[in-house]
Amino acid sequence: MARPRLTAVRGVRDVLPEESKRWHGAERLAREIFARYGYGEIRVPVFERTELFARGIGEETDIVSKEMYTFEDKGGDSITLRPEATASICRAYVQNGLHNRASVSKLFCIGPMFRYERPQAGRLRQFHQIDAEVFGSVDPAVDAELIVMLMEFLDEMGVDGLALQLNNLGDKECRPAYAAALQEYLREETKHLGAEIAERVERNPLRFLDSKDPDHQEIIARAPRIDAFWNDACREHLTSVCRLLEIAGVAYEINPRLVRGLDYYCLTVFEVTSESLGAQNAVCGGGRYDGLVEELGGPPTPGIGFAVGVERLLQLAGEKAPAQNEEPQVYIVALGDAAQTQAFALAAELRSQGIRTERSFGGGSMKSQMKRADRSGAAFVLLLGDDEAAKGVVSVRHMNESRQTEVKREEISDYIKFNI
RNA sequence: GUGGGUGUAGCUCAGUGGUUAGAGCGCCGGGUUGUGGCCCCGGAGGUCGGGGGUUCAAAUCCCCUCACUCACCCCA
Repeated sequence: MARPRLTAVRGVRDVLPEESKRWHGAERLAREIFARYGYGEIRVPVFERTELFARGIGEETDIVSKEMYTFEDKGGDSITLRPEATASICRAYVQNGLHNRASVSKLFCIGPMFRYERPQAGRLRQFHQIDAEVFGSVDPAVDAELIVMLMEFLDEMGVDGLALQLNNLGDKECRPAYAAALQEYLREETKHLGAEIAERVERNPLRFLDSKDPDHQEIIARAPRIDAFWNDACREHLTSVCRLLEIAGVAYEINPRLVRGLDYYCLTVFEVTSESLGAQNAVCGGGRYDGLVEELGGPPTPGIGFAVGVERLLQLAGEKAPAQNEEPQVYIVALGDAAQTQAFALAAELRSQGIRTERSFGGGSMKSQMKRADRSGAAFVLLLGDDEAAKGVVSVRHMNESRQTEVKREEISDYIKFNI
């Protein structure tokens, strides 16, 4: 096949109307459910100063060190296309003084993210996330409520076969001790694995626990576990979250080896995975980031959030995804020149009444127009021809019932509205 | 960045050295008065990803290149 000269760049894709219906369905469901939990939508820019992500996500993370779309703008500032939403939302939270408006702020955000990675199943360079964040409380009930909301959303999306994994990464006190113990262990155990692994162990030892290499699994299995390092506060926090999830009837699994790729996480972290996604099996990841707002120049403010990958979510939901119905409700078939003008006016009238209306353009035989009408998905076909014009009526065909009736021209809008 | 796989019609794919490259689906038209889905008939649509080489002859064999894809890595 001869390729067009101009194609979309690697790792991005077009969403066509047929698929868009599902995006709308997912977004609408998210807005509806999140509103029930008291969340308001925040829309933040898709680009920020590079420094925001460097400080927020962590210089040592792969995202910041090699996956960002960074460029210099005409004013000489270093700008980056957002690789995730949390840093931007924190920035907006501080900049707009949201901490002064309420003790707890619940925000969500939907939009594209950008990471320069090699594309594969479930991984694009521009992808979309549905993101929710809560600022201002360390109460484990906030963690639990957030997770309950997430699982309710995923459930109503029609996705099943999901596993919720939960862990506690420790706080300022116990996490460093764990990281040091793990690093020491890994330095010894991975000596023979080469420079690349050694560098990873130095940069971010927790990340090694995520490795899929079969040769690493035994080392990981024998590695020190975070649960042995938890202080009382961390242990109690996790226990409380678990108890509340049980009350809500949310199934979960504690995974003491669950880590996150972004530096800012602490305490509660979680991930929702599916077997049927391929290697990129996480449909949602999230956790607590109690130091982040302060790190970005705001007052000390605890926070917790999650991000759902929209492409992965829709892939999982498949046919069961709640699609927004955007098909025409009425299709107008017009025969003859005079009828074309009438069709134009009739379409305008129906649309002004809020009825989704499509018509056949460019004429064509009755048969071909009917075919197009059928394919449009409209439940009603309105026929305009010489016979109808002479009688001052419109023939209304009920496509699903294969029956047809004549309705007075001036009553047609009401007739359709009544029968829809 | 590192590996593996695949590139033939709009889509899914057959065709492994020999006339004008095929199928199914889709698209357009037709099956006599103005009626969709099913069926039947016809039609349009392809520089076989691109370049080079071997050969009398290449979609088919070899080399290069590009794209897509899967996996590592990373993560939503």
